[in-house]
Amino acid sequence: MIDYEADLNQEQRAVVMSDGGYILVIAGAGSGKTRTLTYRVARLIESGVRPENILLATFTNKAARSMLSRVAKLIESNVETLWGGTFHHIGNRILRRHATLLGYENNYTIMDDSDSKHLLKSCMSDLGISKNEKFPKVNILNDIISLSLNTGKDIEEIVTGRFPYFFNYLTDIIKISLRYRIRKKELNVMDFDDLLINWRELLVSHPDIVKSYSEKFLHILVDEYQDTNIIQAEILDLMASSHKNLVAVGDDSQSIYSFRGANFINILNFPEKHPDAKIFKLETNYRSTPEILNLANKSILNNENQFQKELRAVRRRGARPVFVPLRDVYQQADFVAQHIIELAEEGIPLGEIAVLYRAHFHSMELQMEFVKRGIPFEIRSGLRFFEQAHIKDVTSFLRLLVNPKDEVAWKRVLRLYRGIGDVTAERLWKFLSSQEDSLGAIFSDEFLSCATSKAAPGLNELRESLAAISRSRKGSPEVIINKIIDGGYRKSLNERYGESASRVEDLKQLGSFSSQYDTLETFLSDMALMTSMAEENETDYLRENDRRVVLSSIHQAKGLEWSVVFMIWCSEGMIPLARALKEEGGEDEERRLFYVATTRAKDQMYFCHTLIATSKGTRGRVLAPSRFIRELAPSYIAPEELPFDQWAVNKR
DNA sequence: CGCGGAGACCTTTTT
DNA sequence: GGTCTCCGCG
Repeated sequence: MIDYEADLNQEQRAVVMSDGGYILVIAGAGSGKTRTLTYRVARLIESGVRPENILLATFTNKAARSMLSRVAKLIESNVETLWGGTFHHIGNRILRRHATLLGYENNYTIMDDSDSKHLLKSCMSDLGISKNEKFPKVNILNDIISLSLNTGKDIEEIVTGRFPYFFNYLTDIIKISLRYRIRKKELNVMDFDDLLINWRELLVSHPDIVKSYSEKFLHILVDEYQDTNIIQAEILDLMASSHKNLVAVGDDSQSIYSFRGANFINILNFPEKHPDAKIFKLETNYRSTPEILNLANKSILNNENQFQKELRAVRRRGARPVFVPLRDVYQQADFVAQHIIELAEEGIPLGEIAVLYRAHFHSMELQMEFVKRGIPFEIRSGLRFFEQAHIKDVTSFLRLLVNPKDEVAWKRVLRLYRGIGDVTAERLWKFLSSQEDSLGAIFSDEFLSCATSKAAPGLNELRESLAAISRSRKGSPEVIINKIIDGGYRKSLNERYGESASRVEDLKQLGSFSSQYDTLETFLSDMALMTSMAEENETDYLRENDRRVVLSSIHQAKGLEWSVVFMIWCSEGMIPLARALKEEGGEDEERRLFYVATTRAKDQMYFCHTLIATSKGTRGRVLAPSRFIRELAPSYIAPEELPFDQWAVNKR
């Protein structure tokens, strides 16, 4: 039996013990919202609900896994049948069974962003839209289309609202988006957005399916509700339509994903939309010292449009947050590194220290300094493992095995071979796509005749490689990956990059990682929906406190905590990021980022401000401290440590 | 038509 | 550091 009295406070217990129905939990930072949700899941199971009847949507797959392992510990039984994961992850699990109802085949493959861009490019050339200097680049196109899908607004509204300077190209942009949509179906591929859009589509157009899922998942729980978008909110309402057992947990002050279509209006409107909803607040903060919490509270007060709440600290007084003016990034790197060494000498484990920043490239100098001084660190941002060229090359082979219509994968594979460039790859693909059995068609003479004799040796290599791979199609993903590496890919890596040992090492790791999967399909979908393999391996949440300093973007630090947090580059233009301010509501969202960063710290918080910009465009310019700091401080900040006590709240 | 070299350009945040 | 683009050569 779980001792709810002893383990939870009164606020948390109210949520955990509440009956079903619509429940909204407004939970402040560090208030134990994940813990509360975990206990609620445990209580449901303890009271007789079977794990397979519970659906748990979280922001990352990692969060779901760590919650589930905690639940399992609490109730001392396994909960593997419980469906937990991100919306995309769950959407994929559902769509795999019903894709044919939507004009897809169930073996569809999932494209990541860079694949989408390739496909968009090919749509542009299909339509004969030439690359004009001023025409939006593909990544902008991708953003426009994605935003339109995720907000439910049409392309015109998005372009006028957020990209008015592209208004002249509106008709072309719309044409491309339509073409793109058709092509995705033809190629039997879905991008990230499709996993949500199609999921909703499935539910809207098939009442019997809604009914069966809402009978299966009797309890639905959602974490980080403030970061859901309109589509996700609709999906939840549909899934819960018959029983209304929906628990939404979130903190409107921590909504930081609006660029992805997330809309904290969802959480603000929840009570209106569900008048019978019970609303709970978790306002006790267990994480931070009062000094840190007060600063965060005061900062977020500058935002309008939020739930009224004041987080109360229960911890004793601690060290005051420190403002550290520094000359430039090099002095900043030096300060942070030096200070971390001192903290370590005082006995603070490196795993309890984090450095947070607004954008990945803000950490470059720091990384170099850490390497120089031998400080072990871990980067939680930047290049994603699965998006690296060599990883994508190998997975492209796997993708076309699963879905031979996957044009993006085919072209990527074809171009790996000598003598095959864009033009030949296009011709070969045109031929393959016209054939019933694309995979078999590569062995026909016609296939060879699509290319010049220069490409013949390459095409033969491709044939051998694919023949070998196809033979082991039924084998484990690991076997296939090894076949690909040994079937000439290692050689081609060597030609391209010279010394490629570390890349081969990556691939071997990918192979051994894949061995836990039975089928290629599940392996591929998981890969598309994950950012690194590390998160999969550390199922034991207790292992998270590694002996390494964490460098992370603020976005990725969501939900985590450290004893000491350094926030670097707290200068105007960096946070708030100049570019982000141009968006509507940009300043408020940036302030929420500042709030998220601050509330990650348990004991000590350092705000580093660099006076002189060193980046390409603005080299040498003098930067003011971030407005988020200035609004908490007197008009002038002395160039030395300034304790928070001396700051006055400057209401504008 | 493919490929390599040279140089520009860049980097908001992510499933 | 990585990717994209342009250009001239074979």
